[in-house]
Amino acid sequence: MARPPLSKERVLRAAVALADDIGIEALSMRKLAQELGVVPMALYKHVTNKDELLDGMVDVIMAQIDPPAVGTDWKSAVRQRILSARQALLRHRWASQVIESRAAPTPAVMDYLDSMIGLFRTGGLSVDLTHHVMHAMGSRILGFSQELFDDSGPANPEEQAAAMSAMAQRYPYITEMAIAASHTDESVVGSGCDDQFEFEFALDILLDGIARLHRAAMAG
Amino acid sequence: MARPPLSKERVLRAAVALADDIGIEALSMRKLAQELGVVPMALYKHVTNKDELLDGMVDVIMAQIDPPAVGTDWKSAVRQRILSARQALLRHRWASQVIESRAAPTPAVMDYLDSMIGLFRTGGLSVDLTHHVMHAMGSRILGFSQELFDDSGPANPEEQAAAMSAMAQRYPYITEMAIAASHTDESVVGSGCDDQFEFEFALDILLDGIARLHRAAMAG
DNA sequence: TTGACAGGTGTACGGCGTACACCTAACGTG
DNA sequence: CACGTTAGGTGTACGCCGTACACCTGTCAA
Repeated sequence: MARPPLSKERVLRAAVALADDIGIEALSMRKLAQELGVVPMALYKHVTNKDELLDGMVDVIMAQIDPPAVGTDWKSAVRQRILSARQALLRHRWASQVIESRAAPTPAVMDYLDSMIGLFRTGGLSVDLTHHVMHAMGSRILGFSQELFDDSGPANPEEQAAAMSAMAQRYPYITEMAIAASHTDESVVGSGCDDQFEFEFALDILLDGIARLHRAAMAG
Repeated sequence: MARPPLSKERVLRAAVALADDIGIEALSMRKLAQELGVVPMALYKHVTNKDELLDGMVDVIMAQIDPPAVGTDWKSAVRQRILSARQALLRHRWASQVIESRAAPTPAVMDYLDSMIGLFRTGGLSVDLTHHVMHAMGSRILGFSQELFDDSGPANPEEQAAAMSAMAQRYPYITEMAIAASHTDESVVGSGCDDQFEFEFALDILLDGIARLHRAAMAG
């Protein structure tokens, strides 16, 4: 059962899989080495240090983002691309955190941003408006989506009810919203909130606002 | 020169200051103890572990956010509050990262979110719309603002020019935007981009879109 | 006086990233 | 074929980290 030789490729892919499994904060060079059936220092022949490993992992995720669609209006193209990025980041929950904690964006991230800007520019938006828009999109550009509630309720019913009423006392508005969301949602399980819908809702507010500004600029 | 006795308060404040100084990733229990003139284990009489320390640090920052204004329309109240949160997070750049990396939001964060939801609800927005809006605001609720370019150019002019043209080759749109921004800006130094303006621009796109949806809901 | 307790100390353990010296097998070149 | 180079895996070791645990000491209520 000879182990195939390591390579930067193999190391990065294993690191991504391991981070998916045990979480990014538990990922260590030593565990990764063990996973690959190798001594820790062997990894350093393929990545210069852990930071470069993290950068490489980000690049693996960025490569999963679909290229921009051609032959459509800028708005749909942007929309598609951002939703594709969102999918990639949702597959690897640690990714946004790593991207944002990195000192400098990796070239792959820069490529993504550049092509995103390109979609606005070739769509006819001015440089200035595009600039504002990139800021407006903020982390949404990278498909970020946070989950506020873990909704992990392994407690018994009484405890849960008690927790619920304590919650309602302390955070009335959060509770009201959570209840409304869970009633609205047809499914019984889950957070009672369609994340995909929420994400697109927010995205569309931004895109609509941007389109409005663009039209106003053209008319003026 | 007797050292005043420790307290959770003092520990947390020192931790915040130290994180501001040396960065959150370099903050360790040992360095914090040293800063306080105490042995590392002494800290554990005041915080149960490092995670609780981080939570406490977040609470210190949350306490710096102004309470919501009273007697104004919901939109200005939300605007003010978010801008105040932004100021707090800008004073401590590590804060967003810590907040987002924490498994569960601290009570102080929950309080903030609850009161933010309250602003929308008492302003007359429906529970459903408010729910969508909170998602739409996303990380902007917490005043998040990222800086893409460090703009740290300690290299000599030739190198800088070379780097610039390499950059323009590889990331044409980013470069175009960066140049436009630096020409627009009246000041010579800095990133050539008024972060505060960009933040408010984005915030207003969202708030305007939300107000439009709200008016439509009332009219319908 | 005493006993509890709050708060600071010292030692120790296991895990981390990684520097450095080493080994070994494959290979291009004479 | 012999041989130096080199790519890639190994072993040891260092200094840092969080923190468990036993201990000490000063204060104060009973």
